[in-house]
Amino acid sequence: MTSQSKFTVSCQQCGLNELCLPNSLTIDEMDEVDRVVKRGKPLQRGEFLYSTGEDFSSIYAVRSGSIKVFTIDDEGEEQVIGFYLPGELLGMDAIDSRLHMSTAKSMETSSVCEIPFDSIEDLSTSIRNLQMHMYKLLSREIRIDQELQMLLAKKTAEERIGAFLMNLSMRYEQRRLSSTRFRLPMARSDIGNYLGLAVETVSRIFTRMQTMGVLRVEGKEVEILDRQSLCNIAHVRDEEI
Amino acid sequence: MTSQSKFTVSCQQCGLNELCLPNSLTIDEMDEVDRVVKRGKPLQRGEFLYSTGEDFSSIYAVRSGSIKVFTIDDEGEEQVIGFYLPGELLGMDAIDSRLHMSTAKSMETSSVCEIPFDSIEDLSTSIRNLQMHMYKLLSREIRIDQELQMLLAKKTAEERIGAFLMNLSMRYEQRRLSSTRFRLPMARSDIGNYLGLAVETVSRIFTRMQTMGVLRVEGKEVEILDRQSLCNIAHVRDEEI
DNA sequence: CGATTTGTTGATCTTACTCAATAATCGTGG
DNA sequence: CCACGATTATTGAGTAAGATCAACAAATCG
Repeated sequence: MTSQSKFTVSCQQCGLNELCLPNSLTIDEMDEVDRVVKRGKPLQRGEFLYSTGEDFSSIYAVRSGSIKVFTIDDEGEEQVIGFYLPGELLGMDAIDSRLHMSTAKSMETSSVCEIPFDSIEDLSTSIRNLQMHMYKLLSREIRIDQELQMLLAKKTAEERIGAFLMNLSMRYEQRRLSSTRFRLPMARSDIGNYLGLAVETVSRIFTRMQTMGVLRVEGKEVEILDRQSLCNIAHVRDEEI
Repeated sequence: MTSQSKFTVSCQQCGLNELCLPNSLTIDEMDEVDRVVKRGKPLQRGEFLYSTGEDFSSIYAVRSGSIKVFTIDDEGEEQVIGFYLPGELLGMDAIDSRLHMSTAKSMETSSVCEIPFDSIEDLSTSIRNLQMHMYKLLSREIRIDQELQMLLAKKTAEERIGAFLMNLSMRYEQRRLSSTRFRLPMARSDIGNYLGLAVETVSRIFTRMQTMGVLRVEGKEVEILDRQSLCNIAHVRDEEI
């Protein structure tokens, strides 16, 4: 097996797209990274990847399925922090405290790779590209969070849902999946929770967008019929992240 | 001058508390970091540290004063992302794209240290503690942003202002300044913008909290009279962060 | 197949926004 | 140092966006 084919295995089967972005690492470097990655057993819907309070030891890459990350507030309510799709990395918020301050729960049958953080630390000392890559990944996470902040601080319910759908669409496109027809792996209540809206509002806006001919919604299946209108509603330029 | 005294200079005069957290770096390592830090000239109120679209080359540590970071949305409106106080680091959100996607503006006469990111990259290859420390700093920034997300998604106006004041109070305390009496360096409109509230709402809630005997507000000066009540309003345990 | 969860729709209510007027503060130049 | 205009903050009245409550429909699951 050549390095090239190993790389292919690494990126495609293990969802390491995120760790193996173009021009970041050489084939041999990726090979080294690949050796420390543990392929985990599949998670069933509702199973936990990690929970609040647990020791942090690894970050995770979603290989298939989807993961919801949330905290529990003082009233015992879930507070959704994010949704993670195949190829995306989670768990990086626990590096600082070495404790998970959030819970990661599988929203469907999912499979996840575990990447021990100690190994990343070791490797990123010797592989300078990996160190730079980790800095970039963490920095990007910060920017993504900041964008959500702005969404929550200033946007109307319609703009939030529009931006949320556009964001999902672009993420699926990056994964070489359809950007116009996809399944929402999360419940309406999770969307509302994440966007700071009541479930009923989410439902109403889906219906309204359907009436306007922008969307077709059928349960968890969504089809974007008029991408341009959706961009306008979301106040997002089509090319953005 | 001994290493010890140099360390003192570095941390106290240059606001490098953040880069020099206890147990992170040895004296000699801090010394090495210290050598790449550029002490910048003071910024006047309203001056810019960096602007949207500029090339990213450094991160910055606030030595004195305070810096507001914001983006400009499609309607040309400011969107405040954060406020940075002495000892805090900013600019880390640009590592990924190598372009500043936000603007940093001084809210008063401030002084700031510049830390070239290339130097950090170089040093963090040789100083493993620094690499770990950078990972922690970036990770912490992610958690701070996530906390704000939750604030914006679920909390009432009163809870937001309460949490904002408690947060400032704790940050001043960490800087060995009074946690009960301090100056708000930002305008009411900036607070509202940051917390997703109208200026008028901020004003009204300050007045209400004053009437309740929780605060004393006099222009930009704030005194927390009843810390426990403020915690209750904010739904924050006193020890957090 | 019935039970439970999840989603939709309608009616009403509340919070915080908008608009408007006034007051206080700041900065500048005489 | 004070007077001026400009910016910033406060307060009030009316409004609107979205929350809540409630009833029902659809999907999911054992």
